[in-house]
Amino acid sequence: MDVMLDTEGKEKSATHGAYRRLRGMILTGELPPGQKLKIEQLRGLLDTGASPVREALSLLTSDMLVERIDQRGFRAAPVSKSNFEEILLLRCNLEETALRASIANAEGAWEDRLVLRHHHMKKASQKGAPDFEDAHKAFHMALLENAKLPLLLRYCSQLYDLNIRYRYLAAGGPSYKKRDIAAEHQQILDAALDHDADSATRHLINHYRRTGEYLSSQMES
Amino acid sequence: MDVMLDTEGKEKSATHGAYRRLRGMILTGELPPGQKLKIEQLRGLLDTGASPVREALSLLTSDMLVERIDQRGFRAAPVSKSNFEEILLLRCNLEETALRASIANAEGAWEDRLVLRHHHMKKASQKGAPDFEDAHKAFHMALLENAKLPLLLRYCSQLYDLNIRYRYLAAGGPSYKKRDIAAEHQQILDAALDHDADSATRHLINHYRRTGEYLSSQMES
DNA sequence: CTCTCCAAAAATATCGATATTATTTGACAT
DNA sequence: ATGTCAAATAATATCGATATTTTTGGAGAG
Repeated sequence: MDVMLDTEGKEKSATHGAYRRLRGMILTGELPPGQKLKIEQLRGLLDTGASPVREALSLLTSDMLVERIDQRGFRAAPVSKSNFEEILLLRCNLEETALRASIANAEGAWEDRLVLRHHHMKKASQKGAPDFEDAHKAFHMALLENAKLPLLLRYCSQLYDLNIRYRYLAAGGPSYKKRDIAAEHQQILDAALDHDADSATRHLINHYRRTGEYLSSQMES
Repeated sequence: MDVMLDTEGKEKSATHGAYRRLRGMILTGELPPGQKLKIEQLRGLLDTGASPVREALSLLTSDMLVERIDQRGFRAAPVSKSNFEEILLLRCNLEETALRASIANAEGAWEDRLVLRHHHMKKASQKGAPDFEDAHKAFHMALLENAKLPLLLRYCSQLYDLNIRYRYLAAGGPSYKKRDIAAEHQQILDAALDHDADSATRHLINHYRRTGEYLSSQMES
């Protein structure tokens, strides 16, 4: 049957590959909010069978990027201003908790990872690499991961992804006002390395609130 | 093929039915933590095809009640004291946020639902009805639902379910120390109806902390 | 006696096809 | 014209079967 002769960049399983690709398409808006996601159409687009597509859509349902409608299939999750504001609210709440716990557990190895991820993000940002998104998320997650609270981390990751989506929808790409986010990131990093939880959370939350207001203003479309 | 001649309590779709039943079996410990969940075995147990079982397991993965292991199938999510403590921590954090928002939006219709759900729960408790679990959850969710924050509500619901599981595992059933939870519930209800957010959240969190300590002490098994 | 490697067995992941359910189309009556 | 109902169409949900991968069990070498 499918001989799996993937000569180049492959995926372990067809399901996982479909999941990754669909997720990317929804995050970037290639599959716009509310759009009906027909199995046949996606099966052709991803060049795979119906079962992996179905299962990928199921997985995306749990990420809240896809909605299942009773017995009428799937569709890309809709967006709304209130949804965006809820995401922002929860992010501020949960990431503050996580960041404080992370700093409370501070240790050398964690700080090293932090510095490294920050460096990678800066490098990717300067040369406008396409993996800036990944590097950016990796940095933000690194800030939180030392909390060693897996559930909390998972929620933060989910909310981060939901937020990415609004960035793309508002700005059409990751070029969201390249104002001074570099400086903001630097402030957060420095405060975290100083083990100054109050300062770090203040900077982090301001970082979110500011981009939140920017996106909110753009949301009259 | 399957003529769907469900003469009695049926389910809309085979997938949804399998999801519900598997979820119940995991919550009550009928499928113990860490147990391998083989498709064939479950297919026989639930008397359905492999596809619905697979999809139900995928859905349970997002509820964090089932883990998917690379290419080696599924297993019931493991339990641990640290996992339990994280659930408790997040519940206290998220439910406080939700309850305060709920009370801030207080309106007559909401208070009516609250009183009703509380009444149903009390009734189910007295006659030891098997649907006490459902009534109990319905009451707790009613406390939060007026926040009108769907994502937050979803997280609270998920965490509630994860917690149920530990109750069953520790006590072997919903008969978890019938000490004075009725009084505790009454206090929460009264404070909520008074729009006293501070009092309500204090009682709610104490309610969780107390059962948390009780379960934590039982966890040396 | 233990370890490694290969063959047999089991389980998963995936496909193609079918039955079921929802949606659309068009004819007919009001 | 408009609204309703039925047939046709399309899409989903599910099944049975196959290919792929993992696990098991045992034989032979050290």
